Amino acid sequence: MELLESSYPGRRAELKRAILRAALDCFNTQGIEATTIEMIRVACDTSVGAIYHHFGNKEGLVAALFFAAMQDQAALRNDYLAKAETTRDGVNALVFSYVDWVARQPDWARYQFNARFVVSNGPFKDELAQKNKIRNQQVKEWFSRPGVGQELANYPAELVPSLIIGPAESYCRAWLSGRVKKSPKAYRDILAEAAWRSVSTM
Amino acid sequence: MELLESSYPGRRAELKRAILRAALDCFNTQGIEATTIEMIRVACDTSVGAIYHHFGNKEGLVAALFFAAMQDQAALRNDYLAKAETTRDGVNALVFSYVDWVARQPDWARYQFNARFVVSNGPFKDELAQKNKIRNQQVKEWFSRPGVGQELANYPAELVPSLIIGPAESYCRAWLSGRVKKSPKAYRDILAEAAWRSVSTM
DNA sequence: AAAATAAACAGAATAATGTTCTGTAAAAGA
DNA sequence: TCTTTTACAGAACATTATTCTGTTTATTTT
Repeated sequence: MELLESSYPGRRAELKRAILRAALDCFNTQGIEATTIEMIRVACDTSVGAIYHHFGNKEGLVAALFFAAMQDQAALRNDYLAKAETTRDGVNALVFSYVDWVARQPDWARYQFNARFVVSNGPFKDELAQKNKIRNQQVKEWFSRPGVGQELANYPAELVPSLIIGPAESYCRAWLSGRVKKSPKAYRDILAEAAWRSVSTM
Repeated sequence: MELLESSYPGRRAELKRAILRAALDCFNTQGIEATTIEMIRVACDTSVGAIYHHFGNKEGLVAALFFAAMQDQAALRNDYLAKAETTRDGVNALVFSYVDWVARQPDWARYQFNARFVVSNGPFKDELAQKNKIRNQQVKEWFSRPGVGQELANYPAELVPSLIIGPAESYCRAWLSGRVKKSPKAYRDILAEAAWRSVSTM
C-alpha cells in the first residue's frame, strides 16, 4: 500500500496524489525553492488551476507532503510500540521504527528533513506544533503505562528523546545526503544499543 | 569580536557585513524563501545593485552566511581540540564545542540548521562538500595522532560521528525551535557522558 | 429523471519578486 | 594627475507565484 493512499484515499483523489508525487520528486531533485509550479504542472500533466484548487499555494503543497510523511512514520512507530513490552523494548521500537522507516521511504525521509524548517516557519507552523505535541504525548504515555519500568526517570524528560533518537537521526541524515554508504539498517542494533546505554544507567 | 569580522574584516567590508546581518535576521524570522531581496535592502538601507554586486544572487547570500557560521564553529572546535589530550578529552571537545557554540550563537546556529539543505542542493554544494571533507579529515587526524588511544576503532568509522554529536545536535535543534526550555549548556555533561558511553565500550 | 448545486479542472491575466543593465561616484594604483 | 578598478544606485527586465474567469464533471435535491 502506497504512502499517499493512506492520507488521500479513493478514486476521487487520484489527481491530488499525482500532484503530490510530482511535487515530491521535483522538491527532492531540484530543491524546494528551485522548483516552480510550472515544473510540477508539467510532471503530472495538469493545470496550475488544478494545483491551486487542491492545495491553495506552494506552501500548502509543501505542508501536505510533510504531514503525509509524518503520518506514515507515526503509523510504523505505533506498530512497533504496540508489540513492545519492557522499557528496553520501547527504546528499541523508537530506534528501529525510525531507522526502518527511513530505509523504506528514503525519498520521503529526505524530504521530511529538508522541509521541516519551511513548514515550521510557514503558515502551517501551528498545525505542525500541534501534531508534534500529540506525538510526544503518545510516546510519553506509552513509557508511563503500567508494566513499563521507570528506567528513563533518571534523566530530564526533555532530554531523553534526543538521547534515544539523536544518533539514529544523525546517521540517517548522513546516509540520505550520501556522506556515508551503508544503510542505517546495517547499524540498527548498534544505534539501539547506544540509545539504551545512554538512558538506562546514571 | 564579532563573527562576521573574521570572515569579512576591515572597513571596506562594512556594507557587506551589514547586508549579511540584515539577511540573517530576515531569514531567521521570516524564513529563507519568504524573505525578499527588497526586505533585506530596506533592513540595511542600501540598493539591490549593491547586494547583487557583493553576493551575486540570493543563493550567494545564503551560502555566504552559511560558510561564515561554519568557519566560526570550526574555530571553536579547533580551540577545544587543541587543549585536549586523551580520547575522552577529544570526545568532550567535540560535544562541548558544539553545545557551547550553539548556546553562544543561537541565531547563527538556527540559521545553519535551516540553510544546510538549501546550500547542499544549490550551486555551492561542491564547495560545501569540500569544506565538510576537510573538517572530517581534521577531526580524523586528531583522533589518530600519537598519544591518543584507539578506543573508537571498535566502531564503524562512518557511524562514530553520529554516535558522538547526534544527541547534542538533536537537543540543540529542539532548543532552537523552542520545543524544550533549558539551554543545552545545562546538559553538556550528560550529553558528553552519553557520547562517551556510546563509543567507548563494545 | 431533471434541475440545482457544488466540486474539479483549464488557461489566460495579474502581481510579486528575483535578476540584469546602465550609469555614477568613490577608491586604488600608476 | 590620470587611469583603472571597485562600489554603489536605481530603473528596466524576466521569471514565477497567484488570482480570476469560464467550463466541465460530479453530486445532491426535488
